Amino acid sequence: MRVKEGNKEKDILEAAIKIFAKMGFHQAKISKIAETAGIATGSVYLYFKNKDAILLKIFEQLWQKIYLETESLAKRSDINAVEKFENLLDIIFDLFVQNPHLAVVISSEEHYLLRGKRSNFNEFYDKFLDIGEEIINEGIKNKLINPNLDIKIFRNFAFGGLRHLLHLWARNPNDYPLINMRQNVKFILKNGILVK
Amino acid sequence: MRVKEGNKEKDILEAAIKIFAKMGFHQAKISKIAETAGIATGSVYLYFKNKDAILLKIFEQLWQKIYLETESLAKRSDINAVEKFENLLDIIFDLFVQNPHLAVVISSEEHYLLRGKRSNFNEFYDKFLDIGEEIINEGIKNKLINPNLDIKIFRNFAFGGLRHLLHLWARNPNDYPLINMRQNVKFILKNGILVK
DNA sequence: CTTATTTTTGAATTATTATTCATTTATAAT
DNA sequence: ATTATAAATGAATAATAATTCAAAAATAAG
Repeated sequence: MRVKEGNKEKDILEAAIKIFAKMGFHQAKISKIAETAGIATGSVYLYFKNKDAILLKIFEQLWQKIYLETESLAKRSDINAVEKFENLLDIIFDLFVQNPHLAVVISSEEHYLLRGKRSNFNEFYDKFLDIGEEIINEGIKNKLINPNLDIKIFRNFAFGGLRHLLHLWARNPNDYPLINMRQNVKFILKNGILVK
Repeated sequence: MRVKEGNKEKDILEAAIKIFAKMGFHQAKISKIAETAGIATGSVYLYFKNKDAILLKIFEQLWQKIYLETESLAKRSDINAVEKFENLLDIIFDLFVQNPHLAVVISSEEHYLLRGKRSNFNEFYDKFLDIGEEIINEGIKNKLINPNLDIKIFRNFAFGGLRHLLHLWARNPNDYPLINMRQNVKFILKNGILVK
């Protein structure tokens, strides 16, 4: 009997990230993704139920990766909560930097996945947010971070801002040097913009 | 001859904001927008060239409004740059608060409008960003704001974060009280999260 | 080598909806 | 009233692209 060769699911996901980033999810054609992945159009449906499932899988994989990294970060006892928070930002920066197309897809298509749903779209995303919250709480307990902060608001504000920056960078890398972005985001979130 | 009665363009735009917010731009049907606006499907095309043009107009109107308000804000001499910056945040909050559907549309569909374009999608958006920059620069000149800030990065970070929060609020008003959002965003941007 | 089984193909099908346009309706002018 | 003109209608058209599926290709087992 015939046997599967190569990793077509991976090929499809990589092709999809590229095409979704270039065209946007709704303009992206399955036939184009298949072509990019080097397989026939119909073969896509051997690996994914439909177009939505491809997008969902892209998000799932990314958030799983981010979650696993932040999980071990949160457990460390050699650095304090503020350093953990900075590391957390770096994890996100690094993952997107490795794949600018992914940065575009994640920041452009999240709204589509969330639409009509009350909850979030995958468990790892939620778990990641929880760990962020945990780190902030640790900082508050240790008197490093301001206790009056609404953590839910803070984490969403920070994440929204970060995502927007990464999207701009992915579209126009020269206009928004990453090094500056990292520095500025950390500085703003830690110290604010006012002169002391 | 027959004469136009009412303001159908306005009716269409209001209906479109509602339907785009509920369904997302790509899932929204022109026939549904027409129905909501109380006119026939074909009549939409007497007022707009196509579906994209409706979305573009929604953005244009909002940014024009925001731009006009911030423009007069920037000129004021009775308040300092930091107070102007806080007012600027309030302007954005207020406009979206008046129309939660609009908050969803703006934050969900901007990526679609920007896709494939190097420049932004309308002049008022650019002008608004320039005014924000101007206010920050005024604050730096007057030694109120940290001069090491990359203004372009700051303004995009702040705006991205704000937009994400407003989107969350528009989808689930009870989970994210606006009062807290206003306070927290201003505090974080001004002072950061570290205990001094 | 032949067969059985699984994978892969890509053209055909199907569904969806944006847009058009021939027709109808309303009103201003005469 | 009648007419001329512009506004409005909504069913028909046309285009697009996701998904299906009958046929073909590949390989493991015997």
